[in-house]
Amino acid sequence: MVHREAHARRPSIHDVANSAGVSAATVSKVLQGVATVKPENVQRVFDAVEQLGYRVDPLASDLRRAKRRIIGAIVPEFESEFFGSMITQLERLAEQRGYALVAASSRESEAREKEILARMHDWRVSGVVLAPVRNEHGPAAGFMKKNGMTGVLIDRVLADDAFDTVSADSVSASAEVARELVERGHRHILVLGLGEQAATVRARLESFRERALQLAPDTRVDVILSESDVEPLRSALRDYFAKGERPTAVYSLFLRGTLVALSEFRRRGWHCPNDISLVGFDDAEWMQVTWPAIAAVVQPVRQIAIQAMDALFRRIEGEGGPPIARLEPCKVLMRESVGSPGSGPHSGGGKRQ
Amino acid sequence: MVHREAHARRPSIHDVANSAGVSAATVSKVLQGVATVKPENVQRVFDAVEQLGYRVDPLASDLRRAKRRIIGAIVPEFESEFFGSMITQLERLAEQRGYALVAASSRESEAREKEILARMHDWRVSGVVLAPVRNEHGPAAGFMKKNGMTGVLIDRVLADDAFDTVSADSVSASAEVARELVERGHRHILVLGLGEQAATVRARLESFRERALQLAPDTRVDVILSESDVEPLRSALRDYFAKGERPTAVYSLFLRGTLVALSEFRRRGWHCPNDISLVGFDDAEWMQVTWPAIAAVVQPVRQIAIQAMDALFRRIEGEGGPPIARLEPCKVLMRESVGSPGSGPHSGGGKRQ
DNA sequence: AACAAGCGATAAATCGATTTTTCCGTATTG
DNA sequence: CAATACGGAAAAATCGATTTATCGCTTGTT
Repeated sequence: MVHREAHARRPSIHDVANSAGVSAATVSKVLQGVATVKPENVQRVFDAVEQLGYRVDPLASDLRRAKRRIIGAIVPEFESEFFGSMITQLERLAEQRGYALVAASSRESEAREKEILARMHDWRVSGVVLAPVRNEHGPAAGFMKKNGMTGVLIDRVLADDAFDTVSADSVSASAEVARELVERGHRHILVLGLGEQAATVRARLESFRERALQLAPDTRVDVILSESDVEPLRSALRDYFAKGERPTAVYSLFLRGTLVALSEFRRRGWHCPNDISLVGFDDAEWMQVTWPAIAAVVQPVRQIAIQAMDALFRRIEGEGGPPIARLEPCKVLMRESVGSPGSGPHSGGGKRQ
Repeated sequence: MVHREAHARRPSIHDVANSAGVSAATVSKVLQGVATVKPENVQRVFDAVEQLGYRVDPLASDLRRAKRRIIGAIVPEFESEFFGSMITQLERLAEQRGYALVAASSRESEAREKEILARMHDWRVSGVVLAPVRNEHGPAAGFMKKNGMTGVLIDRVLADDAFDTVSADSVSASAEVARELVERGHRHILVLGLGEQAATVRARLESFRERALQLAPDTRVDVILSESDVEPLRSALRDYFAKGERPTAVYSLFLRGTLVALSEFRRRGWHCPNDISLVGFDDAEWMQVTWPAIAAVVQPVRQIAIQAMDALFRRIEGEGGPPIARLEPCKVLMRESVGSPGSGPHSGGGKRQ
């Protein structure tokens, strides 16, 4: 009955104060390293803290301070390697600065994105790293603006007039992919994309097309865009192939598009790179162990996270000036899924399943 | 100068009280739906809330209430599909009950796991869903026990004497994989595993071996275990093949092992299923679009999340009784990477790169 | 007419910290 | 020797809510 009390309540700063025979104010000062405390009392406080196993309640502490040492992070989903390691990096960087990272997923919904943002505002987070579902003009960014929140936009963004932005330089990367493909002799290339993220996707696409035509004006670039979902893309691609279209290479502007392309190739019994070449935007661990290994544009996750946190903390610390749009260079890994058209034995079209 | 105030400070409950001409206590009661308030005042409060755009500060609110409406979730990593969708599900379920989910990754470190747990304890979370790095006997679970935290252990656990556990029934699944392989005629099977998670892995392994030998006593089951890292496993596997060992099937007990197996097959120019069959524990989206599609044991992520949250909230609401160890059934998807030994044209051993 | 009961609402206490103000000695200064 | 300065610590205010205690007023009972 007596021992049961052990688990009852965590010691508060007052318990420490009592135990050390000083006031709560003094305890607080000691723990924050304020110099105007007698060494003897400092020792008594530390002893009491040790003996009671006291730890500051960060939420109560933050309640009194104006800002809370919490950073919010919002990503469209947790399932992909890209956002997964993004969150990991952001978490690491926030902790390094003594902040806690609270992550949430918008599950590809702009409505939810705004809800989460409102919740984070309720939490009085110091700042937010937002990877918007669509682009920098969504309702979430508007909410942040309206409520004077400090934040940084990443990934599916180009530039914004209110917030710093950090994203992969997918435009240069796409041009490089174009060069790689054209130089290998490809003159009929299909590009797959998701229209949702309007500006970003369009920029990638235009950059790709421009470079391709610049290097070989007779290049034919077909495009299949799906508005928001992947399934329409799959059926559009199926129709496209069924019509007899036969590009020699496919460039997918997003990861799931790469999966769709691969599965459609399978359906038709085509193999990379002999029957068709494939490059995907966004890398994944499995891409280098399959046969063939899939060529991919690797996004600089770590760099994006570092730059984003850097910019965010600058703003938190009150730095002014116009918003900065940062682009981090990608790496293009040309793996075995890319070859020259007609270099290998075509397997024709048949041999389903 | 006047309008600048707009962004200055969020309205507090006192601002609402002033604006509505009532006391803060009344505002609080109205917002919590207490009946003993005059309808007229209810209306005034709602009007003021609306007009000021007031929202309660959940952290301040939780400070006064005993428990905070926060659930902590700790997973070994964010990068994998498995834990990614686990977090997504847990987030969804916590929000459904009006709780916020705060997720953190232990990055496969038991030390960090304990640190995070301590931090969550500092936050006074109502409960924790812990996916331990190693198993249920780690320091983190000990910490939870010692501090009287309420929590549920998931994934790499069997059963615990203090906490409810929920995990995939990998034992039955492994037995089923054994059956599938033996029935197809495999008599020499290599199993790959990570020793770190001792009990879980051992259980899978034993169950597999037992069923295999029961169905065909002449079956040879080789085992390669690596303690904690993947690279040693890779080199062990390389040595194993270099020695001339030639199993007809490989069963990997964890996802990255499946990747290692695939990449070693590539090195040697072996193709599934003609040269060797492959089954992996843990499914991933890409496995069904590669050629061949990779056979896998699919863990019931959603079910695990649901059961874990269910158990957790039961404990939070004070339900007593001994801890329950729950097992959720897996699905075994035999895809194209599995065939019968010697059924296809062997490509021998050469043809590297 | 006096007192208890009940309703609605407010004032005050509380949660666990930080920050500002006040206060009490001691030391310095003119 | 009186006046001021200062170091160190306690007391009190504060953050933004919830909860308890209290109060004034109406209604009902005897």
